[in-house]
Amino acid sequence: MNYNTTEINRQLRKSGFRVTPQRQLILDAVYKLGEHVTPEAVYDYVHRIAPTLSRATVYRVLHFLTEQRILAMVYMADGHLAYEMAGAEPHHHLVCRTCDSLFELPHSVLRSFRQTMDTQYDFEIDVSHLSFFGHCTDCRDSTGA
Amino acid sequence: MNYNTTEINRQLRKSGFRVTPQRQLILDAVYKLGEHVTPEAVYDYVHRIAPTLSRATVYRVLHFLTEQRILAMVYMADGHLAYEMAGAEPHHHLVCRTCDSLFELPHSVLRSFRQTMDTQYDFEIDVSHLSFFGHCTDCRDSTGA
DNA sequence: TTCCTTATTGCGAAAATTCCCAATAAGGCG
DNA sequence: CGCCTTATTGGGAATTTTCGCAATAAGGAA
Repeated sequence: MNYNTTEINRQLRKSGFRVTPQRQLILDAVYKLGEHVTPEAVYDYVHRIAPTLSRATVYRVLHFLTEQRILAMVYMADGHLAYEMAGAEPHHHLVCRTCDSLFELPHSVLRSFRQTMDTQYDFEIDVSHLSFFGHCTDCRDSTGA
Repeated sequence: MNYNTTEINRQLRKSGFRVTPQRQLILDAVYKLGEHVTPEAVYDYVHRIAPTLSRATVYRVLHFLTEQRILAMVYMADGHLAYEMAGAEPHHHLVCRTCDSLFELPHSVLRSFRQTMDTQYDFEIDVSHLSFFGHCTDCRDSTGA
């Protein structure tokens, strides 16, 4: 997966937003760092290149890029938030509340569900990434033990 | 909706956990405060009754009771977490990333999806509460404008 | 290229959440 | 009822995330 800087920039400007070096650098950091990128990891990355870039900006820009559907938010097992490029092949998580395991869920499983939301509720579910919490094979029975 | 203190206590002890006044008070607070109860609201409530009960305990207990499936976690539109009794009639949220609106989603919509996860992945999705992020009717088209 | 408007940033303070660890107190057992 | 083990708590410090506002700088227009 790669990303089209020019197109993204054009899109942002068209919506009245500005393309700043900070935004570009932060987006680049998420891209380079791969999946499940934490704000702190982004900060470390960009801080090396732009020492004055503040933590507040990292948080703000990650949130902003998520709103613009350029990034996707990922709820991690430890309850923290992470981010990744939204354009990547969608994959979802089953997170076990008991053992904190993370299972990947193929996107195909979500298709029909999303379709229903779309047609019946006119709500476009953001399927860049979803996390479902629950209990995995090993833990689902051991609760009442 | 009411809750069965005796049964909950029995269940906890059976699993080797302890029933403390703090846990009971916090559970009671969530029950009394209703839906979408924030940690801070819980703290305010319990602090009046038990001034030494610490914030750390509030957070720990809320997390703990969620693990025990006595409470359910709710992702609010502003990104914060809230809690509510897990035994209540399940309802879910569609949260618009653009305008932060919250739409209620009847539980019935989730039935077949949950079934699929259960049979095909042997994963028991916690359906006490789910939040889906995306874009509502009013906002879904206005993105590229 | 310069000017103007106003979206963004930086910084420091505030708020929210988690951590650490010694002190406390459930509750099982005799 | 009292003892013991160890799950929990309290409190403060550490960490994470958000906020407020003055200073900065995109980028459209002249």
